[in-house]
Amino acid sequence: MSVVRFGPILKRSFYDRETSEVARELLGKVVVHGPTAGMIVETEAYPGGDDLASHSARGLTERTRVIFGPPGHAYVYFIYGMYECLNVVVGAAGTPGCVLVRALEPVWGIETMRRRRPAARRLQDLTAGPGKLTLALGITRAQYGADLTRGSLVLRELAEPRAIEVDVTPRIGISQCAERPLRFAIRGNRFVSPAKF
DNA sequence: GGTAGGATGGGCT
DNA sequence: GCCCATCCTACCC
Repeated sequence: MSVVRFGPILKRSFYDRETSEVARELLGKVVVHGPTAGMIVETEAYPGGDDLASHSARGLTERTRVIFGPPGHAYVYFIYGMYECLNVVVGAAGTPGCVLVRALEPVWGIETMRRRRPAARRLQDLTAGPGKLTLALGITRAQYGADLTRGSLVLRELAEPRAIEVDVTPRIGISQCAERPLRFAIRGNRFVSPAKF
């Protein structure tokens, strides 16, 4: 890990594309929340429609409402009674689609993140999982629906993007549509979540 | 190095 | 009542 400078906030048009394309393009971008930030190293696409692993596949409910809204907003959901996961909404309003942020490389506010995650003994464990990174960055359902193009939770370019190679695999922890190649990770990055592939 | 089991509560059938 | 887009601890090589 090295000193990192941030570039411009991602425009709403960035998110208004096909779900797996956005999932791939999000690798190397930066999630900034208050005094903490991390570079995205692992994502999963949840396109909705006939993809039964997607929360939106069973229709518009109170929980999934934001997934059917305009792109560039946060979908945060509560899972396993304890954890919260961050997604970004993609595609035009009326069309479901979102991308789960599965792992970050810590780049800013590391002492704050360590304080929020005392269970993480190693830097490598601080944000290497969807429940871990929301704890580290302080993201909760209070950020449900947040506009990612303005405010305290935003996504940015890196000032000097790195060249990366991308691994594509099935998504982790799902049972329906489990074979579809919709998980994207930066090859060789040590902050990718520990599930094996 | 590895893994089995439990914590814990909202959403939906 | 069952199913989760998970994580941590204890325990075993």
